[in-house]
Amino acid sequence: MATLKTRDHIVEAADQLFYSQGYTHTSFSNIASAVNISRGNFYYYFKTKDEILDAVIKLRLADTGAQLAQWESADGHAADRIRSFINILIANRTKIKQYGCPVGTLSTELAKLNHASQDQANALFTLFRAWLRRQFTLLGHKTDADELAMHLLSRSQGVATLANAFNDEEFIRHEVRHMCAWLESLTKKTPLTESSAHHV
Amino acid sequence: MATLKTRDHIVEAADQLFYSQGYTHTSFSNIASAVNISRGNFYYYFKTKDEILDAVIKLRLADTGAQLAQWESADGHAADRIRSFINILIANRTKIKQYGCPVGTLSTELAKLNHASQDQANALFTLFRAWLRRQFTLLGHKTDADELAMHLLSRSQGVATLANAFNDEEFIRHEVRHMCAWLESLTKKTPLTESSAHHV
DNA sequence: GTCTATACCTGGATAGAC
DNA sequence: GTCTATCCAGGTATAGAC
Repeated sequence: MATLKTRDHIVEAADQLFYSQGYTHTSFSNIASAVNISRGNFYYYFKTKDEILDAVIKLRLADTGAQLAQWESADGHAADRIRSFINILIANRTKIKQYGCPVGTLSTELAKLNHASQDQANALFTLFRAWLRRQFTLLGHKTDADELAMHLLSRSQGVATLANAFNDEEFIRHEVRHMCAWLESLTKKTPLTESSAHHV
Repeated sequence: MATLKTRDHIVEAADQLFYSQGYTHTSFSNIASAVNISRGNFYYYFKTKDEILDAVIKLRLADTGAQLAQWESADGHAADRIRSFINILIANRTKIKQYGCPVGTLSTELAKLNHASQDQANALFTLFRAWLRRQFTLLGHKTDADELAMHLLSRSQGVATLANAFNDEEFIRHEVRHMCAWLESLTKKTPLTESSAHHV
């Protein structure tokens, strides 16, 4: 449908602009001109800027959820899935160097604005956290799965922030190797037989 | 001097507001009313908003530099100084939970704005980086001192970001213990394995 | 559904009285 | 050094023609 198409274009353009310029700094004019529609037409789809933000976050939640579900349904060891997570830093290195992590920077910005959609944006973090927690549980870490999930999430956030500040790709690669070695050390402590025993 | 006093008050108020609300979201009116002066008077001291940002960054650079110099001139081993750095997360936990890290969030915001003062803001990171590098060198890590400095800086950035998103103080404390253990493993001359150093 | 026109406000910035 | 008054640009948001 043509209706859905324009709306989707708006959300997609807003998504990119919120990431590259930040939510506050992005104006309706910016989005409108990116989609090649007039500002007036804009309000046919969204009545306020907050509504667009809401739609953008919902889109990101859906996309992220789909990606994680795909990794989870694929064959392979939990450690491989965690490695897929770590490698996001490599796959998205160019944009991360320019704009940081889309999840972290939005969360940080909305926190300072004390924005109503703050919690919804943080649900993106929760999505990753719960997914990682499941993978670590599968690795046999029953009691500390959440701590490990938060630790890895935290590491990747720090890498994104500094890679952005210093525009340093080699730093990303170095830290990714570091994180993979850390993951390796975790799996060595819990051999396959043991983690299989913990498997539900 | 009365002149310096008002100017200093402006910079101080701007410093706090830029931290708690972000640079973009903070208006002249916000700062003026915080200092209890009129907006007009404002321009006697600063001609543009960029000039205020510049002054704020200079203030932060001076304050941070003084703090690091003090730690460096004090008696004690390099490891103790690095622990002082790590413990910033504990000391500032309340504000970090609310607003994140002042260095990281400003750097992130200015990157998205593509602001002219970006590099100057990142000099704050460089200040910490160089200081940490010196401490790690003193610990005997001649070749990888910079990697270790970046690693620790990165870890603390990640902790600040997630502590802010989840408003989680226990997470800060847990990760601080984690970092101290990691530091401890570095100071040992022959750690059991490389990977064990990265795990609690 | 899409446009133009426009109202309204806030923010940055200036002029000039005191 | 501090104020009030004011200008202008840009942003959000609405009304209504097509």
